[in-house]
Amino acid sequence: MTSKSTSAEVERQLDVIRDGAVDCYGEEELRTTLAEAIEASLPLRVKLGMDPSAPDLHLGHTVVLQKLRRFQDLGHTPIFLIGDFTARIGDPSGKKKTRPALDPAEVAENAQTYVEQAGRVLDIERAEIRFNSEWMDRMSPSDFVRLCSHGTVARLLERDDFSKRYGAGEPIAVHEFLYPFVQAYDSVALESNIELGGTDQTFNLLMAREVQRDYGQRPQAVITHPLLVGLDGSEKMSKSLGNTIGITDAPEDVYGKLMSISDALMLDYFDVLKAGEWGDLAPERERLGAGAGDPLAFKRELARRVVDRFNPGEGERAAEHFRRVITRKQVPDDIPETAIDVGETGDCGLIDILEATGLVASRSEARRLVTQKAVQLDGERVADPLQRLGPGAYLLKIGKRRFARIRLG
RNA sequence: GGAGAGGUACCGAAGCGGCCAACCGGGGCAGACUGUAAAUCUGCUGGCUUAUGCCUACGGAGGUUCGAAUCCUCCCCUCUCCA
Repeated sequence: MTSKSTSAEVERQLDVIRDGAVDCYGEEELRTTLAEAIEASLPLRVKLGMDPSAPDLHLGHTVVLQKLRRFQDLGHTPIFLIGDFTARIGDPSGKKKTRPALDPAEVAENAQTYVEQAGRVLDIERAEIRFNSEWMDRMSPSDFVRLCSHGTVARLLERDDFSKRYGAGEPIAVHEFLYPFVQAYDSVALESNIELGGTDQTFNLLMAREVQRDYGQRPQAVITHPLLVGLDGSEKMSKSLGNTIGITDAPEDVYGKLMSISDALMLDYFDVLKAGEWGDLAPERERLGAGAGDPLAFKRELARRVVDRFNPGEGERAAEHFRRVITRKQVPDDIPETAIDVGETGDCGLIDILEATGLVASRSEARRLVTQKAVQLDGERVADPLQRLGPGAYLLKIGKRRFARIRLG
């Protein structure tokens, strides 16, 4: 490749790399690295690390995963790093309190599902899957202490999350201080050229640059991405806050959850999730931003596309399900049936039935729901928790979206 | 090592011998409204064979008392100041 076409290619790739990013640190070096890689036809090593601290990946994780995918499509090597070692430490980033350390069995289980779920975004066959226990479990205490000499306590305390906690008199365990060093060393071990992460990871990601330099490597470029706000519209999307859309959530649930977000949040989701796609919706997004346009139609389209992205071909079905069950309040067709034996009394109490469906957490909750008129039996609201039902087939509806068919016999 | 403050339900936070299954706020669930929007309003929010009943619960273990989240003892954990 001539140097002219090389530099054109560098710029083309940089456009993709910067798209949707908040910051790109080390961009000038990256230009050089990219040019060299293109000239030599060698892929860059692009690292994305995730700690398997919860069993499911959610929409927030897909922002950076999607970016990693784009690197893959540019011909670079995506490295999906599973922080099984770091999960046992607990990343303090953005945390108001110490994360519990997970036990190894849990971590291993989560790691397994991470790979499967990441496969919905990445071409996992052509990705490098690594675990940081590979090198961390083998690191000797003296090497580890040496690693930690590359940073200072003052630097660590500058971090927003640490300084806040420290200032507020909240505990910071020493092992939390160690976390950034481990994550930084991962980059050394992987010889990464670029690392992706959320903006909350900025400190850790930049720390890797310094440590790589100390270990004689060219520092990785760091590309940070916006955090996806959770369904509540205020906190970041996080499993522990219960405001997530999981990658493996049922298509109907994904669609429904997206339909219930506020209009403002919808625009934010579009911007953060579009990932270089969905350009055809840009004009309408502009109109909505200016207070015009049709928010409902846009939200339907957004919901459909998000479903399709992780469940190819399911978007329209989820949309239809939503129209039927929620908009028209009709009965879905795939309702689980519960068969109950009435026994000697020849009938069955309503609470027992609710309990048998597994749709309520406890009998007390079932009673509360009935009392609050949340339960419908064959389309009629019932209000008496002591009601009993004789043999027959019934349709039970709790709230807006919990259904069960009952067969009493 | 010394001195002080503190550990309450999913989270934050009151209570400081009986009226405490525990005020209040957030979250969650349900109802009204609606675009299942959002916002707003209302109710509920430990479990149990629904019972003015029982069981479990206020860091842990004991104790005092007719009766403890509330008092005492020991232990564990956190924060602050001093060394």
